[in-house]
This record gives sequence, structure tokens and C-alpha cells, in this order.
Amino acid sequence: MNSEFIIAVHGLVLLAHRPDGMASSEEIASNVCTNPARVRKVMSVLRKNGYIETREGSGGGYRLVADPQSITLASVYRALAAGSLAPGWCSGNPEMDCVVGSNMQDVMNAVFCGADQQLEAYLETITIGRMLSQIEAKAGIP
Amino acid sequence: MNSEFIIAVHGLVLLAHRPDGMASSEEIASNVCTNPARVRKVMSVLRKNGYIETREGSGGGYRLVADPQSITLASVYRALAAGSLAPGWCSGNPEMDCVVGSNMQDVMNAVFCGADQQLEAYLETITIGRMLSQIEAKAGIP
DNA sequence: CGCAACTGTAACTGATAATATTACAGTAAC
DNA sequence: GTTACTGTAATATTATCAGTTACAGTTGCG
Repeated sequence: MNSEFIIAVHGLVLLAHRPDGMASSEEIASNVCTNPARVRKVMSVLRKNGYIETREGSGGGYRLVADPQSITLASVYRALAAGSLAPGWCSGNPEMDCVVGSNMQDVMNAVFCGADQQLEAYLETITIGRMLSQIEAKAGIP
Repeated sequence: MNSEFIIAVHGLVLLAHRPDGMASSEEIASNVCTNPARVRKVMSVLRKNGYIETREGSGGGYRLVADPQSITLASVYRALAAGSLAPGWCSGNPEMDCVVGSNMQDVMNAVFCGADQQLEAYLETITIGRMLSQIEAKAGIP
């Protein structure tokens, strides 16, 4: 799985956890354990999808605008990791003079297409709000 | 997805397609579009799992011994690509002085664990035999 | 205004993982 | 004993990913 997906989910949960729903790229980066530039790149995509809004300039940062319960991991997945299940690598070759070798790409592709749908369906059942609840439950009963 | 998984599936389908169920590492490699050493490494795992047997020496190669209909992609996945869905990368840090940052790994891990099970369940529904049928159907009705 | 603190991007660098290559010992057929 | 294979490991080579740096654009505030 794409690590940008992880940064996005972690970032969203963090924002949802903040009472005012705000944090700067540096705060998020240190919480996620990566660098601010990477966070900004990911958050930029989330903004384009309407989950957060950004305030540039001094005192700026990111702020959650969507309801945590309404943001599913599937939508985050679609936004920045879609099709990451299928490998870059592809066996066979359509030009090949062999029934198996020449048709494998198509068939394999269909398999991964189905797998991707299955994965999305699963991610559809998990929301940012639910993840936050789980974390808060863990912290509440140490 | 692990590319060894692809090599394995492609190799198994190729063997199933052969009337005598045999092929050398070089034949498989050229069909899959990779090199023989890589194929041998993958086939070695498949042998240990009982799907194929190997004949060393001159005129040797690999031969399918299991029924193509009985080999599911899930079992191939478990054999050489298990857990490949979860990323090497992990956000957060349990030592961290933040409720979100310190618990994220656990929660994220649970998500990927579930996703992996979902994926396996899907792969359980696809067999080598079925893939071969699909390929043969494509070739039969051009 | 002018400075300080942010975001938005892109280019560059370094680290890490994936793949290919090479090599050679072991084994079986002829 | 020679030829044609597998098994396995070591070693390049290449591609991918993450970190870093840089700088223009934006906003808040003294």
C-alpha cells in the first residue's frame, strides 16, 4: 500500500482529534514521523477533495471541514492510492506466439481489478471517525 | 502486489496448459518475460508446497502434480506474497507523547490485517484452472 | 511597509528495494 | 563423461521511494 495513504489517514485522524481541527504541516509531520514537504503534498490532494481547507500565511495550517464519520478510507484510497494493488510489473506479452503468454496480461489484469474492488469495499466500511474512536478508547482504558 | 506471485501464477497456468504438464525454467522464463534464475527460485517454493515436482538433470524441468482446479490464488498468495498489502512504512511512534501518534500503528495495523483477510478471501475464489479456462476461451473465440 | 510564519511545488539527492546477471555445485539422461 | 537441466547464492544494475532543499506566493501583525 502507498505510504501517502497512511500519511493522509494519520493526518486526518490527527486533525479530527484536535478540538479546533487545526494543525500545521510541521506538527503533522512530526506526529506522523516524516517531513513537512511530504505532508504538504498529501494534504494538497485532500484539500482538492474537499476534506480539509488550508490557511496560508502566518498562523496558517490545515483544518478539517468534513465530518470525520463521513470520510471513509475508501475515498482516501481513491484520492491517492487507487490501483496500488496491481503491480507495476506485468508478465507475458500480447505479441507473443503462445496462447498463455499472449493472454495472461488481460486475465491477470481482471484478477487485480476485482481485488481492487474488493479492497475498496472493505475500506468503505472504515471511517476516520471510527479510527479516532478506537484510538481514544485505547487511551481511555490503559 | 509481489511480482513473484505473478510469476508463480503464470508459471502454474502455463504448466496446466501443457498436455504433459512440463516445462523447463528457460521456457517458463521466456513466456513470463523474466530470467530463468528468478523462475527457478519461485518454482522452488511451489515445489515445497506440493503443487509441482521437479526433475533435475538433462531433459528435466517442472511438472504440475496438483489439480489446477484445486490450486487457489489464495494459497499461492500465502506461499509467497503473504502480507504484501501492508506497507513497509509505518507512521507514528508508540514512544510518542501524543494519543494519536502513539496509538496509530496499532490501529493502522488492524486495518491492514483486515484488508489482507479480505484479499485472501477474494483470491480463494479464483483457481489456476479457472484462469486457464478464461485464457482458452479468449483464444477459442478471437 | 516590512518582517515572520506559513503553504504550494518542483528539483535534486540519497537510501532502499526489486530485478537481472553471473557463477557454480549437484543431478540425471544418454 | 558429456550434455542439459535444477538449486542456490553472490553480485551488479536498475528503479522506486522517501528525504532534503529551495524558492515563490500568501497572510498576519507590529
